[in-house]
Amino acid sequence: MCDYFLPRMEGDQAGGGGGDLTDIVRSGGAIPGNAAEMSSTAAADEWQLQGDPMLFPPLPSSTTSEAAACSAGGGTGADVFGADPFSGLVDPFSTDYSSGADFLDAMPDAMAKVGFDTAICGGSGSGCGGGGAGGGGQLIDMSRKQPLLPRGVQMPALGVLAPRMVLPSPLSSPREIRPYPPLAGDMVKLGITAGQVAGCAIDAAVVGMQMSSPRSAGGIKRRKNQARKVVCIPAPTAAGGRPTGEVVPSDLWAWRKYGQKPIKGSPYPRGYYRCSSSKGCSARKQVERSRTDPNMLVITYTSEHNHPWPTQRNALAGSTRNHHGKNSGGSSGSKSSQNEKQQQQQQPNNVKEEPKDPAATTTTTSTITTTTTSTSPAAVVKEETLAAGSSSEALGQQVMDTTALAVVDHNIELMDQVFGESYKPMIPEAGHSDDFFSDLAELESDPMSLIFSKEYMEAKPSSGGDRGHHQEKAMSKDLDPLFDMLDWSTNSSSAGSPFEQGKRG
DNA sequence: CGGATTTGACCGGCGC
DNA sequence: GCGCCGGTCAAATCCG
Repeated sequence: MCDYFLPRMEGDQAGGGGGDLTDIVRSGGAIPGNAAEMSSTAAADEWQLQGDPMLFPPLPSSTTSEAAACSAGGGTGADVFGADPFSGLVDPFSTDYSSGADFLDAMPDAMAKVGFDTAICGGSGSGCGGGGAGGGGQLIDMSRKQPLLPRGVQMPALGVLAPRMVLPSPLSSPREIRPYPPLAGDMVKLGITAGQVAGCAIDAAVVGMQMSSPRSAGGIKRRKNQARKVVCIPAPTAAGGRPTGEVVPSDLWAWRKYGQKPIKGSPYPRGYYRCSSSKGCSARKQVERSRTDPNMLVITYTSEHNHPWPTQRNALAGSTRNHHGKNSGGSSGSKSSQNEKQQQQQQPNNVKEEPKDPAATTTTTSTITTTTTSTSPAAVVKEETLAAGSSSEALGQQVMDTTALAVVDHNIELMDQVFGESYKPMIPEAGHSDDFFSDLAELESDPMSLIFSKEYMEAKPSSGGDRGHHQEKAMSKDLDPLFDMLDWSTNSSSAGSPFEQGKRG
């Protein structure tokens, strides 16, 4: 679930946002908070925008009937989140945050328009917990208003959320809800302190502070006030599964690892990545496992991309390696890591690192080939993608690993518990395939169309009469493609993501 | 061959 | 001034 996303801008790029704190983003908790929390949160009625206008400018109005989208984000999305906490999360730095508009524009619906800021959710169980609960400062009082969402949809994600969250104004529309809604917010403004926010936040803050050392070499110079964002996400890999904590969720950008260093005080090394989508791009990110919560990954984005969002094809650039099944271990220099790699191989259940499946990213949005018969949304997604994949001849690449599936299932169970009834995954209706495929084609031709799925969704009104149907269709149609495109477990085009390392190993 | 990963070395900031 | 530490570079190597 979209737990929380608390980005914050620093200095320069932050523009007005300013401040020296690190943005902290927390997304996707794989595990929804407890039922109690959820219910309390769910009580809310509607979202209220109280965020920083700079950072969260009003979004284009949207229809409110598009519960489907919402459900996708909250319902299926939630499940999917569990499987892939980061699939919908895009590089927070993808654009210049100084401009809220730009920010939103650049952010795929999956993360941008949704709940920015929202906040604070209890992610994967441990670390995220009650973020705002104790927060001294406050921006938004969630208790006052909460989104009116379809049951079983968004609220679960918010369940663990702190009582306060910031949302972009027009987000009131459920349709705006997407998987992995980024919860943008200024930690400071939110009054969230490291102690108040779970481990991830703490780590994030630490990370942010550690960024103070600039280096002129390579033309990359960082300043204390340089904009950077910290994203905390549940680590796809089981705790302890991979000490190196390299399981990094993918985003739309292609990242190339250029270094890794052990961090003092943390048993987990930090990986350094730079954007490989475009030469000259100064965007970088650091990935490390939360020292306080090994289940969480702390991803720090530094600098911004100086180029447009990579298309699927572009994203593929530089990511030619296939992590499937091969021990590609990197260079000979990876002697010491050889064991790790082997371990990974020996642990099929381990979530693979960000997949960079070329085929998946270039030719089609679908790479999920797992033949799961599960009824989980994830499974549904898979099936759809499969169908799509076969239609595009791109099936084949492996993908959702058992761990992810397990997580999904787990989430479903949680949903059931929360809602007291069996959570029903959205299943595409017969005859939906046509539209779906056409959508896929659309996606392929213009990935952005999906990213900014608002129009996309509107253009594809559900034929279903009842709300439920509507939701289902919307989910299957709108979400799946998105997932295909973003889901690390399937085909994240963002090649280059560190996740791959695990695979290789 | 182009691009990615690994890893030791180097550089620069910061604290003592 | 020195050492620690984080961040980056670049050679070696691997992969498709």
